[in-house]
Amino acid sequence: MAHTDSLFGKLTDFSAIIMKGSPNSSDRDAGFCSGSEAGDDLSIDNSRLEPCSPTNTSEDSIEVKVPPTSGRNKRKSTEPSKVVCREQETGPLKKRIRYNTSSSSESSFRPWDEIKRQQQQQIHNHRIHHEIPMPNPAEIFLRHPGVTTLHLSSIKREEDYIQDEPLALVAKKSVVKVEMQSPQKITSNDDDLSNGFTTSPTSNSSKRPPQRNYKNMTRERRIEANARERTRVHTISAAYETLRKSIPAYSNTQKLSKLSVLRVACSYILTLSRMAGEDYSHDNSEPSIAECSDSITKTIQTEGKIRKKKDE
DNA sequence: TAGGCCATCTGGTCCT
DNA sequence: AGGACCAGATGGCCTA
Repeated sequence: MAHTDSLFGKLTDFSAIIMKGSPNSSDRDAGFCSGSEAGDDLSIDNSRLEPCSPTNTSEDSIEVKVPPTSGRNKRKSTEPSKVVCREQETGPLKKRIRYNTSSSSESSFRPWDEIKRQQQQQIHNHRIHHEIPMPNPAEIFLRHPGVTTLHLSSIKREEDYIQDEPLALVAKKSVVKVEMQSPQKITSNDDDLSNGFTTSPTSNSSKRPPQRNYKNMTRERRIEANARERTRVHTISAAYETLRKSIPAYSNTQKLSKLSVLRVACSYILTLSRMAGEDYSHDNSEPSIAECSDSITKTIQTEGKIRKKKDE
């Protein structure tokens, strides 16, 4: 217990050290110790560390209808888009929007908290309007709609529930692989590519076998796997967010990338270890606490980017 | 507008 | 066989 109290005191002192900043702290980050309330800086607010359940992280975007953009994206002009225009069915192309600080009380990118209810309502209304009886299992995890149009097929009728455009990318890659490995298999894939990976009209249209991709995986299983993958990645992102809130930063508005979070965390852990009389340095150099303080301050300065609040 | 960052999709691999 | 994990590809958003 005494050791714990001592460590806590050292932590308090360490916070004071960091709060003072380095002599050149104002060089790179003008927002250092400014632009936020007192206490935001470097204080590990446990109230912000409420667990972020993976099941609650399945929502990180909303669907917005936007007109087709013209070359805003750096790859849009040179590379084919996977998004197939289906305005007659669902309107213009859908794109992902980032839920940033201007629309969320949290400085970090945590859109799933606010958007989940809205998109659930959208899906619910869509089902009512189109008389869709059964939700697809993959829709349990409210998906990110921005990249492909998998979700469009997932809300179609059962009889149309065939692999149409979502695996176009797979088809391309399959062709490449087949060309390199076994050229005799090219023909079937070419057929799929020619009609947008829909069921070939020459195939037995009376009873359609489940469309399968390169890995002989059904579309339904692919969608479920995508949902699991999204959940997994969301869990990782939530863990990053928890870690980000557990490390010192200039303010809540400071945006740290995942890589920056890891770097600052490493520096922070090293500092704490030195305060506890341990040495977690990779080279066992036993740096002093002052050196650690400078190091972590420098790390934060290097990695930190003050995210400007648009509303201010 | 280029580049960074991130989310998503996808197929491959490994494990249970 | 199916799920977890991983890496590559892709595209959207944001900032300098």
